[in-house]
Amino acid sequence: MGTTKTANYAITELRIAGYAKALAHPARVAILNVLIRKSACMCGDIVDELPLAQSTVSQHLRELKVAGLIQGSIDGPSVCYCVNPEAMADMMSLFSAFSSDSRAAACAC
Amino acid sequence: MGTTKTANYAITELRIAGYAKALAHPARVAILNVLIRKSACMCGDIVDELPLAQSTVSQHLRELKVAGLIQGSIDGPSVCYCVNPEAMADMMSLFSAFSSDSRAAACAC
DNA sequence: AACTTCCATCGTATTATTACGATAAAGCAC
DNA sequence: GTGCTTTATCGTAATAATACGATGGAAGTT
Repeated sequence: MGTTKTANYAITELRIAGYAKALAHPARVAILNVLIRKSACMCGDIVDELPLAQSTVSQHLRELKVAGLIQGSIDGPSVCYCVNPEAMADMMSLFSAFSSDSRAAACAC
Repeated sequence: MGTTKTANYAITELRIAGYAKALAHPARVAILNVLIRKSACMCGDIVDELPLAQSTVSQHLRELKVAGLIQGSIDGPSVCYCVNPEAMADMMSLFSAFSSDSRAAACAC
């Protein structure tokens, strides 16, 4: 027990949950904020701005990359990370459809 | 180790992460979908629609309630749950500000 | 009162997440 | 080649999350 059975949920629900999980830790939100503020930057720059070890930041970067929200391109010895606007737009599209549905749902209690 | 130090992050980052965590499990997204579709319903109705035990659904409902996304009012022996439109709007406001910032962040790689 | 229904909470087991140090791999400088 | 920098990955430890059955409490029914 303790395992989530993904087969039992709708694809849209899984996609929303997947994006949300990527944002579900303040460190990852902070990483995205740094990338947005600086347009792009290397892993080391993020490590300097966050109170986390380099390996931990790298781990968070990987999760954001798996979710598709960022992409990294190799630049010599370092890696240049930047946000993926298409994925952000896709995420927001899912979220706003979800939210707008809720606006019509008046409480019947 | 393994504990997130919330003091190290901005309030907005913590709020975004908090809302995102509430949506980070497909079961909770599914629960919100049921509440939206039916406008409101009792805990038992949700249990019938999801492949989860009653105690597990109740646990997810509590997390959604802590995040503020739903509210429950006691109706005799049962509890009527419905979405909280204000919290949904607040969440979307945070998310869209975040996303619109990312649109301007062109990759410099 | 006795019984049923509905839900929350407790206890527990399993898995996932978070974090760090240490190490490895890849590229540049010399 | 040796060394230096940068990042990813491994191993590990601690905490959090997920799920279930069992129990308890509140409200209604008989």
